[in-house]
Amino acid sequence: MNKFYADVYELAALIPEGKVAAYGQIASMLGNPLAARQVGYAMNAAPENLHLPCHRVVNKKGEMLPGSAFGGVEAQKKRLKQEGVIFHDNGCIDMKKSMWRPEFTFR
DNA sequence: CCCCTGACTAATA
DNA sequence: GTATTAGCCAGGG
Repeated sequence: MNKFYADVYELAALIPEGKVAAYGQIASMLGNPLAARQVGYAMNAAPENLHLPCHRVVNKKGEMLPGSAFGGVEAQKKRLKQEGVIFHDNGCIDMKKSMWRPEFTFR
């Protein structure tokens, strides 16, 4: 497993409930603000044995991956909302309040 | 070994 | 405001 994937998985596993992280955000933490694509790709390839909260990792729009979200986008939203994530009326996550910002992380 | 594709983002027109 | 382009890394053909 390459370091990139390892970092992505490790970081993703640290996402607390009620918070969400953007691909670009994670990528920035890894030192590659432009590698958001690979972060998503890593998530896609993420083994389920790691139990990564990939449903808490969303794009900048604040939505889960359309077409790739488990069970459907709305189901995901409902689940996240249940965990404490704030949503806008338009259905997008309130990144301003629900974005994961760990102080112990760099960025 | 080379080329294409892929859960994205930010900048520019 | 939306549409287009470039950049990242890894895996598959």
